[in-house]
Amino acid sequence: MPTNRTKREDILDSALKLFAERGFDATTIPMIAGDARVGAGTIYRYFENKEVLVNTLFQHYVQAFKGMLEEEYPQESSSREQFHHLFQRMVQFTNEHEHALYFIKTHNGAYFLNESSRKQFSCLWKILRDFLDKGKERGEIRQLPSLALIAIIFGGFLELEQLIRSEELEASRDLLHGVEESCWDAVRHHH
Amino acid sequence: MPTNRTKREDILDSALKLFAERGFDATTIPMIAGDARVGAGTIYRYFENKEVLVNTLFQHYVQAFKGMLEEEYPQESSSREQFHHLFQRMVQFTNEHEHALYFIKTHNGAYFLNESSRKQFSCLWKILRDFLDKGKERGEIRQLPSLALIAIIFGGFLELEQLIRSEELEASRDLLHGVEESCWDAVRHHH
DNA sequence: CAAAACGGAATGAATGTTCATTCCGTAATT
DNA sequence: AATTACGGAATGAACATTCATTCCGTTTTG
Repeated sequence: MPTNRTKREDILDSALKLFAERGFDATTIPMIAGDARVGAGTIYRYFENKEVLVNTLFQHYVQAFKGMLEEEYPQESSSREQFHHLFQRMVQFTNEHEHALYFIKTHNGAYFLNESSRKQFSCLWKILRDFLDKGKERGEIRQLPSLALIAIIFGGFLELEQLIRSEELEASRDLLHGVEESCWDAVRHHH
Repeated sequence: MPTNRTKREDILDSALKLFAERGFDATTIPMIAGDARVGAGTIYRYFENKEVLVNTLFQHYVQAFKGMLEEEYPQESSSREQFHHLFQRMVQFTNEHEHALYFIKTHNGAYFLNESSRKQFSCLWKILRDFLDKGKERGEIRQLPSLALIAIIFGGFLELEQLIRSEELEASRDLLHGVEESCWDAVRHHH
């Protein structure tokens, strides 16, 4: 139980960045230590091993993202407004934690994730599935498996995030609004 | 120029599968050799090293995919028909080379890709960009950066492919048709 | 035509390197 | 002064790559 929380967070921040940029296997402990300006051994004071570190990170951000999506969720509004809420929160979350969503997505399903990480992740999917299922009942959302719709929204959004991070696109208000519109047209029911 | 092409292809097939499933860094040469039923040393008879192997694979499938998209491309048709062509070919390519698109996508931008691989990849993007740019001029495609639209189509499609491979979804005719419709609605211009 | 010699393909044990993890002397904190 | 935190060299395991050897189809020789 460290009295000084800073080192632990430095390590987590560096690990998040490196895992997102290079992937788990291509990121070495000495790399993380160097980036966090910490001795390699210090990492083992806070995390039992590399797998515990990556699972901690994964669960932390899945949890945080879930919280962000659920907070002030407009339970009673139309699917369009609910979609707007979810999309906005996705953007906000990305702004606050630059690499987090990309890290989650690229490391989801990986061999080193433990039971608990997998469970938490499927619980995140559930939020989106519930939104879509309810929208389909109301006839506001396209009749397609929710998993497929989530794939389209999330896949598209994360691909976009990558382009913005690599500075091939700029995250202007216009662009984000346009992408929201485009994703909404992908999932909504058309007459 | 080997007289027997089989071993080289066995190696390439195994490498594609393993790179797609586990990623470049988590895939070891002995793993590939084992899967291909070949001695580890044999791999070095055909490929100078692991990086050359992955670049060969990458370029091969980017090239093949490009060829598949361009063949019989309906240059004179409407954007809708052109989109249908591209989407169909994407599906067909995935059927013929189970892991290829996912491998390309997950390894694009990786640190071990050489200049030539990167060049080939951007040339693949160009095909899609030209289609979208022309469609925008005609007012049939949404006014959004082509890169962003490509991200939405490709991101969504590949996310979907993953779900199908992991058997969370079944690739029925209905599903593919629905997804095509959904992606088209994401990129087309709405009145 | 049989037998011996040849040569390239294939192998997997051996090599050197890189990594995750441990260990221990030093610095900071109480 | 004792306890805890830290750093980075040390360790052993796992890896990519190499290499001496085997294998096998073809060619040469007697």
